[in-house]
Parts: sequence; C-alpha cells; structure tokens
Amino acid sequence: MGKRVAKDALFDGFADIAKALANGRRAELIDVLAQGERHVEELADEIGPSLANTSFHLRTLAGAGLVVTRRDKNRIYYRLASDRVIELWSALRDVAAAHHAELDALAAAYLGHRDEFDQLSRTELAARLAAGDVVVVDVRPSAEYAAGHIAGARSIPADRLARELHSLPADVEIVAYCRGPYCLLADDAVRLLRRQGRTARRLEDGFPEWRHANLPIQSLAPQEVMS
Amino acid sequence: MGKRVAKDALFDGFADIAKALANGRRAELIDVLAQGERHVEELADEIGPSLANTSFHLRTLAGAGLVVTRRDKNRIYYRLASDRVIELWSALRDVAAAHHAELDALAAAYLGHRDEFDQLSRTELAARLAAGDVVVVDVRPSAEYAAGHIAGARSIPADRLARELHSLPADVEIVAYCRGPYCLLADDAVRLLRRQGRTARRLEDGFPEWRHANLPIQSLAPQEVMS
DNA sequence: CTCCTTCTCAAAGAACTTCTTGAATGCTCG
DNA sequence: CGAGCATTCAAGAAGTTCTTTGAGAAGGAG
Repeated sequence: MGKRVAKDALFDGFADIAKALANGRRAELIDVLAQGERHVEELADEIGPSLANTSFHLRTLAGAGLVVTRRDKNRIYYRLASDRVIELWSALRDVAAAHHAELDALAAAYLGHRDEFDQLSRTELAARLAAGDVVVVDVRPSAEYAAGHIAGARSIPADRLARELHSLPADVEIVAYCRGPYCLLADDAVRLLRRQGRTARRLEDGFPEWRHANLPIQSLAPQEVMS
Repeated sequence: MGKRVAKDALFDGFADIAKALANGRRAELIDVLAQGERHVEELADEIGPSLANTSFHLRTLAGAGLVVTRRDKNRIYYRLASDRVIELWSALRDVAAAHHAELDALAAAYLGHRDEFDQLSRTELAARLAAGDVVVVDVRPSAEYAAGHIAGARSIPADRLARELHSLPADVEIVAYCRGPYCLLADDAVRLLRRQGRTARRLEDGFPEWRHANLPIQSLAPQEVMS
C-alpha cells in the first residue's frame, strides 16, 4: 500500500528539520542568528570550528530551509528564514530544560550558579520601563544592538562595561540583558555592577524573546551604526 | 578555555532533543502519542516496523526525556512527557510546512488534494459549537475518543462511518476531525459524507491542537469505554 | 513452579554524519 | 583582465545510528 510509503516520506520530511538542529554546532548557529544576520567568518569565530566546517553546517541548515542567505559585495550573510524558526528553537530549549535529565548539570557548568529569583521577567521589565525607574543596558556586541534592541536600552558591550560604568546613574536599578537565557554576558555584567556597589539584575531571557513577545523595540539605521 | 567546552556541551544537550526527533519513525510515534498513551505493540502496528525496532525508537525518545512509561500488568504504556512536547512537535511541523522546500509535495502525495478554504479553524468551530448549529464527529479509533475528545463531539470511527451515517441528522452541517493536520481520517470522512449528499467539512487540525488551545474537552471514565 | 506474553537488549552489518584538508568557484575592485 | 578575498565543494577517515535477528528479563496466570 502506497499510503504507508507516502506517510513515511512525509514524516521523514518533518524529521529532516529536526536533523538540521540535531548537532550542537548548528544549534549554536541558530542561537547566534536569532540576534540578526551574520557572515560566515563571524559565525565561525563565534562558534569555534573551522571556516569550512562552519560553512558546511550552514549549508545543512540552508538545505532544511531554516536559514537563508544574501550576498553583499563578496560576503555572504546568513539569517533565519523566519520568526517561526525562533519559536521552534525556543520550544526545543524549553523541552530540553524541562525533560532532559542532564541539562541542568550542563547549564550549571556553563552558566555557573544563577539565582532565578534575582531575574526580571519580560513583563516586569516592560512595566518598569514604562514607569521609567530602571536603566536598561544591552551588553551584546554593538552590531547586535544596532540590528535591534529593547526600546530605550543603552548599548554598553560587555568588554566596555568596566570603563563606561561611571556614566550610569548611581541611584537607579540597572537591568542588563543579552542574547537569551543561555547567554553569559548579562550575568557577568550584573556581577561586575554589583561589585561596584550598584543595584543590578538581569532579564530572564534575551532580545529575541522580547521581540517575539511583541514588546517595544528599536533599531539603528545603517548610518548610525557605531564601529 | 573551559567555557568553550561547557558551552559546546550545553548546546550538544539541546541537540540531543532534536536528535530524538530526527527520524521519521520517531516523529510518527510522537504524532500518535499526542493522542494519548499506547502500549508498544499498538505503536508498532501503527507505525510499521518490527516490534524490536519500535521498542528501540521508544527507548531513544525516553532517553531524551520526551516520553515516559507506565506499567500495567505486563504491558508497558508510553506517553508524552508533557504538553510542551506537543508544542515542540507542532512548532517543528509549522517550520517544516513553511520552509522545507519539498514538504508540500510530500504532503500532497500523502494527503491528496485538499482545499484549504474548505476547512474550519478551531475558533470557527468553537463558535459554531456554542451556537449549536453543527454536528461534530470524531472519526479516530474509539480508544482515542475515550482518552479525550472535543466537548460535544460524537464518536464514529472511520471504519464504521458508512454504517452509522444514517444516524446523523440530514439538515445540519457535519464537521469531522481526527488526529491533526496531517491525518487522513477526517478527509476520508468528509468525502464519504459528501458523496451521500451531506454538507461536511473538516477541522483544520486535530484534537491535540484543540486541547492545547484550552478549548472545551471531555473524556470518558474507564467503565464507559466502548470496545 | 513453569509456561506465556510482552518488552528490551546485544551483536553485526549497512547506511549515514562529522570533520579535516586542500583545491575550486564566484565576486569585486583596481 | 587578473589578483585577491570569501566561501564552497570533494574526498576520505573516524565515529554514530539504524535495522534485523535471536536471546533474555520481568511479570502474570494456571
């Protein structure tokens, strides 16, 4: 019966999408690309392996339709095919956090101890931003800030925070955010700020989740991008 | 630097969840288990391969934490670990439908031609059910109906529909539903009903999506289950 | 206790995936 | 047009996953 064959082929098609995500390096690529587009060399630097291998993983993702490319001069920029890919990626992370037996240990090894009660949720932050009683700091690299950030946030990339800290008001709570719940930049920023006697917390997730929740965002026009 | 190693390990952990779904037979298992729990032999019959192979795939899913088991007498029942797994599965299907180049062709080969304008959305059906001007028929096997169904739906398994058709009122629109958007049972039912001169349409997705949208459901107590 | 049912596990071969290296392609700019 | 850059492709070695077969374990019934 051909129905069985057609059904198997259809479900193999669904499995192809899962296969594209079924490698740690490709998962990292999706996580980085959720911040905005990047060219191959930047991605290779970000995730570790050789350029050729990164290109191979990107082709795999493109083959499954999860990412698309654009050429500008002789660079090729990759970006996620749509916001649905972000939804899939966060559903995957949620299931992993809820059900994968070893994930807690892996997350703790990477993130260090993190006090969950000491984080702001998106809705809390949106309310405090509206009330105007917090300073929000985006600690991602400035290209990511330029590509899109929480409306009203200030860009201080993690490696410049120690130097620019003095320009932050002393009497207001500071909220740092970065790429997402499994990104360390905001944790490091909060630790640094507290060591300097500031009141600081991190947003529980990151910019892609904020944007996906339709909360207010801004981005810089190309000419405003700082180097 | 150990951070790189820890980060790779964490993302390998996320990728493990994707690996669990990265096989067509396991995807089918998830799709069937979204209807309710099943024992190994039923699952093997449903998806095709040998019992030992089905057991192997189920162990793989269990190893990733996507399914859990329960023993009753000497049968072992598998079910999804939580509703989050259904969310992940539908996010995966959505991305596949939106971005996988060949999926349309695969779906058409399995489902045949299906007119999308001729389907009811969940919200439409909920409204019409509230207004009371439709008859809703659950065409899944009766065990699945018993495990949970749309509130007010009547169970007529696909293989009994031709015989029981006369008991449906002639002057009301009939809405059939089954396991989900990639299930054929409701399409076949609509075709049969129309051939008999009835007005019939299918729900665009199925019971798991209805339940996940928190729309009204019912289930039968064990003693009410029909054989 | 012994037999039966149901499910899992182990071994082995085939089929895929991954990663490396080095060569090839395709674009741009002078 | 030719040099130079960014990216991809190809081939091969190493590792992993899938499927089948048959044996093994766990629990229930007689």
